[in-house]
Amino acid sequence: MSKKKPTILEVAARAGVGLGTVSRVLNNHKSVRPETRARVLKAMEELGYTPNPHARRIAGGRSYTVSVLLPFVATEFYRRLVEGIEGVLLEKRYDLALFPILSQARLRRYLESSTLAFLTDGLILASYDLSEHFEGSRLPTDRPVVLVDAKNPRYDSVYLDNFLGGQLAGEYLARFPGPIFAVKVEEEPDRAFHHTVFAERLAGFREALKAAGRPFPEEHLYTTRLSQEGGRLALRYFLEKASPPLNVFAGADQVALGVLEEAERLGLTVGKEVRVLGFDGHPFTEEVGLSTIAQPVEAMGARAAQLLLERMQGYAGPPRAVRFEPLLIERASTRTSPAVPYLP
Amino acid sequence: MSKKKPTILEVAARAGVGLGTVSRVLNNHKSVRPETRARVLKAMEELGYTPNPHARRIAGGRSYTVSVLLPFVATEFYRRLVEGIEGVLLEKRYDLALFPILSQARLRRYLESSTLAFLTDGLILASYDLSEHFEGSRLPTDRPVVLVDAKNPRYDSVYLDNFLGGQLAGEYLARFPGPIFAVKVEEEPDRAFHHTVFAERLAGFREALKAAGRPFPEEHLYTTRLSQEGGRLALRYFLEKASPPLNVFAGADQVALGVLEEAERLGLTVGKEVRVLGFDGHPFTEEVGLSTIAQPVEAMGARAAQLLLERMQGYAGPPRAVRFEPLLIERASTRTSPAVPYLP
DNA sequence: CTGAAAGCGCTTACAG
DNA sequence: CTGAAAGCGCTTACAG
Repeated sequence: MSKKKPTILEVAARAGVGLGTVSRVLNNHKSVRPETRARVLKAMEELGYTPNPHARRIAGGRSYTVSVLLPFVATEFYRRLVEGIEGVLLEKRYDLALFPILSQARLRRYLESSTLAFLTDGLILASYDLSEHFEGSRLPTDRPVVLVDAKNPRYDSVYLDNFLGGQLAGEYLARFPGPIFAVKVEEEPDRAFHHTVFAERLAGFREALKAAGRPFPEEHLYTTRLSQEGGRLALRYFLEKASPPLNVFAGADQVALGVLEEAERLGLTVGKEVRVLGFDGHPFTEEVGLSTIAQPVEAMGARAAQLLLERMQGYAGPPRAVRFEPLLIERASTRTSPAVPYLP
Repeated sequence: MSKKKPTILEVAARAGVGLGTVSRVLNNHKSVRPETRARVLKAMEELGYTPNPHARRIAGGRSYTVSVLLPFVATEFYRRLVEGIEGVLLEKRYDLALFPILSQARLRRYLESSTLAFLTDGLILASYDLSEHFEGSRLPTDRPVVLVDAKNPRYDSVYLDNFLGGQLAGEYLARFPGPIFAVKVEEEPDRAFHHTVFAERLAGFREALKAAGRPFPEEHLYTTRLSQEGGRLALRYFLEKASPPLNVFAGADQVALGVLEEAERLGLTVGKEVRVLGFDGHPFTEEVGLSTIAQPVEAMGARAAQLLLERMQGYAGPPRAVRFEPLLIERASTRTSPAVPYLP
């Protein structure tokens, strides 16, 4: 029940200028004398003024809000991605609205209705190529759209070369003695939204092993959902197939963490009896000494946001595809190093 | 790039009425002749008109949008909850905007800024009692707030009696021969947002076993994150402690499903050698024949939405607390029944 | 560089 | 029951 929010009018009064001028500093018009601008900013500060996005939208056609549609899965990956996106957006004074995609039906409704929450200035789609669900493979919106962690010839896309990531993993593990195993992360049950990153990683991995002349029988592959517990089950399964030393490539850091955890629990020396290589390069991998194929998630998010800003500013060229490359980071989990205890 | 959205003016023109009348049918004013109303509705239909929520917000102070803040975890529970909320909101022509809570910092920013996405007419908070993060234990908003799956004396709340649910589970399992085990679901790593439902379920369970004179040693409890794989690990752990028949109470259906899965895999007869009781009553439990303590999630969501609507319509009484009771549903997983194979 | 005015798409008294 | 008008908080030519 705080007092009514101040408007541009009160700011103008306090700064001793017209309301047009306040609007101009709000919109970074260069035709405002630095002195005036400072006075206005001060007034805004003192009044605790924030612009009303509804009014901005109504008056100027822009609401300074961007929508991010993302899978409804709480992973470190999306946390990082959103962080990257938000970083560049905030700089340009844009807000973002997150849209977890609970179901296809919901998405449809979002896009086809003119829900307030959806009347934003631009869209970023993460991981899912949603366009396939709409006729003409185009989203029913006239706002700019950018995909991240996905590819589509009709829209700007920012993606990681997951195949290459798998290859790096394969080449690396092929150098160690002992059999090689892999954990694949299952696609989500809702087949309507699929992404292929995990399949691509595995394909690259297979190719590299083949090129290195290392065998990779089908029973060396374990599939599970994205969970730490899945990694634990995987290692148990592998230990039924072969005895240490074992080399394990986990398609995601979270799963790799489970492998690590179970190895410790079973009293196996990580980095020697069980070598583990993850994928993603999440911050926690450093703490636990997990080797990983790192992807610059934040940078990818930031790039996506930049592409979108350009579009919102009028750029109308053909769709751009920005490819990022993963990077192998070697840590204790693939290195024998007696003095590196794993602490969960 | 579809042609510009039609406005209220075009609708008025086509219907041959003033724009005030169009607005009136939009807002369900009773002072519109049925005949006129029909004409206007027809015109809207033909034009594909949808009102601009920004303009409504600006002009009338209401945007007909409600925000739902929910944990960023993709579970059946939240899918059902949102469905329940949405059901009653749509009926009243309200839209909803979902806000997955990625982090506490984000929440703060949401609430304290006047992000477009947050300028809605009311708030529903799911599971987390976020108020504790703000001074005065009140959210920094002057809009009505309702909690669901959580309790707070300062706001309307809708919650399940989880303790009772645990008791029902304990009383029920106490009737069977064989040792009793339980899987507890771990709280989330981010301690800033905690909820206590799983602890409450376990407390009720313990109490019931005690009352029934059934032992429940500490080693009969297994804690895991909310994942199917966690249930599988749990059953393996239990089988190290005792041999069948075993009775297992899983604090969540998803985990119970993992127990079921692992039992099948190990060739144990579900319902006889391993009895499993879940919690939540999710739709899939019926398909797999899983006994469960059902909670009326959709109904809880609907109730929360109703409470909020009442507040938005001006109701200003003291906070209300609506308590729901769970219900035991008995199925094959706790019933010996040779002809009920479990198919994953 | 800056004011005053028109306009964005609606709602809501105010008259009739 | 229904028009015509004022107003919501902003942006943006248009003048100066």
